[in-house]
Amino acid sequence: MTTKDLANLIFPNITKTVEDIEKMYPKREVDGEVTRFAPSPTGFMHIGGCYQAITDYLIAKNTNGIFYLRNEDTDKAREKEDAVKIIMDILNYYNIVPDEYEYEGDVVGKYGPYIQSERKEIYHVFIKHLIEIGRAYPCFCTPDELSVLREKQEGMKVRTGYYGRFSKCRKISIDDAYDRIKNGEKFVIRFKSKGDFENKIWYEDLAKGRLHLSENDIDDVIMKSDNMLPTYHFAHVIDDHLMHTTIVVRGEEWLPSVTKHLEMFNAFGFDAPKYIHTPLIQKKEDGKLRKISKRKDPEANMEYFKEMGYPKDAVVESLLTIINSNYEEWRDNNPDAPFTEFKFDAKKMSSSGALYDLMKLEDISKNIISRMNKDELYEESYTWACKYDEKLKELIYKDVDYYKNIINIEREQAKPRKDIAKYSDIYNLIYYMYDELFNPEYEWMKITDTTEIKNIINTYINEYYDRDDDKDTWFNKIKELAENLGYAANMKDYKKNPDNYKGNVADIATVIRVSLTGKKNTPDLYEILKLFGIDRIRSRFNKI
RNA sequence: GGCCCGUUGGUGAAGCGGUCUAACACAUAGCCCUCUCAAGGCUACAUACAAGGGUUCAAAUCCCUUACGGGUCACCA
Repeated sequence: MTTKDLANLIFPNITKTVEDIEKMYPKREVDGEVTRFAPSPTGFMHIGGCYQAITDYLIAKNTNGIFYLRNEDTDKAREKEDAVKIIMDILNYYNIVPDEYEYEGDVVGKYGPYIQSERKEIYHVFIKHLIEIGRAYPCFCTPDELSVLREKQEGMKVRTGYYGRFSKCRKISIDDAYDRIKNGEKFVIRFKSKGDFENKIWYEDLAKGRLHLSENDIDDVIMKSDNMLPTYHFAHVIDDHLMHTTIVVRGEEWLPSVTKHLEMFNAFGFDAPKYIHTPLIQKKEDGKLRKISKRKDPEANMEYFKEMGYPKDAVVESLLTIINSNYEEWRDNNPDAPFTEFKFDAKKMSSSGALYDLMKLEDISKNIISRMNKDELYEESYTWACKYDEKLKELIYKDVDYYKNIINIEREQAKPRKDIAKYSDIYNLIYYMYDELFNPEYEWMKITDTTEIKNIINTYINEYYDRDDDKDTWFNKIKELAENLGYAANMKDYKKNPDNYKGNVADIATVIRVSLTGKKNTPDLYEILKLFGIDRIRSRFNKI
């Protein structure tokens, strides 16, 4: 019996060779970097995944390369129904659109299939080859045996794992292995490592720099027993080689396994891609840092930002600020450029865990929303409300123009108002503008005397109000009104001699403001008066 | 526990041997502006380079030790 016989026994229907497959995946005709986002379909778009996808996308766009999406569905137990749709939706929503992908039957790109479970035959060709050349072998150890091994190793205080003298099935003769498989015994295929743990190798990570790592000596499982699908380690090596990925962006949790991957690339004579191991996104709780958790932290799920109504650009920008520390500076200097023009630098990636700051998001978001014009804000907020906020949706729907006028207060100007951080803020910011929701507890300030209040608003409406006044005229009239009623027309005079006046122009403005809105703090009064018009002003004054 | 990575102010961070009495941004506080708020401008945040040893004329920057934090040790990715 030879290794070839064994390989044929395990893969009787595989007739293609490694060379055959290689021909199907010729060198790409692009000069730029080829990156990929390769999530496992767990039904969840993690913020860390989005961080990586943005990085991949940026690198590809920067260099005129390719960014593709690959579905890593080799773990059938964990797979969720709509997982691919969830990922695609988020990617599309945030405009991180892959150049190549496979979705709902459509295959875009020549390097597919882009779904690992559809690539089974390809993996088998490579595994078969590995068995033939003696770099892979069947292992019959059961999970129980493996855990006994682990306990034994722990007891001996040696490294755990299937390596060296502990890799029992490595010593089984070809003939025995052949017979056991023939008898229907369950097995996995393991990679036969030639590494020596005592040997250190230098590995250069694009983000983390030079790292001194021990060679791999573990005989990792490369093909599982039940469905004959590859494990991540093997699929990564084959796919990223065949699809010609030049830069692999993945989480830091993969760092300890790079030596495995490097050895496998080497076993095939493939060039390994470059790697960027991204820091984990962390969260602070009770003063302690920990990995952001999808169970405890709603913001770990990209859906959260949609639900809260943060503009998509704000979310991407906020992630960009932790992807590259100099991003904010670039953005300040290039306020209107698309983010793809920002030149990504792997060395500027944080080497320790990045803490995602919701306050920062709010700030970025306020700026972005403040720069929208009223039509854009209307579109965005209405679309959002239709999905997430019935009350707001109704308000908008009832009178679109009125809504646009409200959100246009202090908008579309050089220094626009910045009070909306997310669409879910809007309702509470504007509800009192609607008569049916206007049920105020008047927040009177200095002037609380009803007679005086009535006097002020009556004098104002009867003697001063004119809808056509421009802002200066309007304010001058308020000053006049103040003066006539015994209040200081300007603050400086008042501050000099407060005793000479009943109060000042601010008190008068406050009375009008509170009468109209119930609130002591509102956007610009002049704008509100204009928005309301004489009828609404009268009816609100009459309410007092 | 073994191996690997990291540690600059409340937060994200710049810095890569001298220009560091340590940038910038967010947060917080105060002042200014002002009809209120949101902004905007200015200022502050008291001893921010984890600790201790080296190397060097010179260290946040290089080396070692310790402490702390993180990652990883699956037929999960």
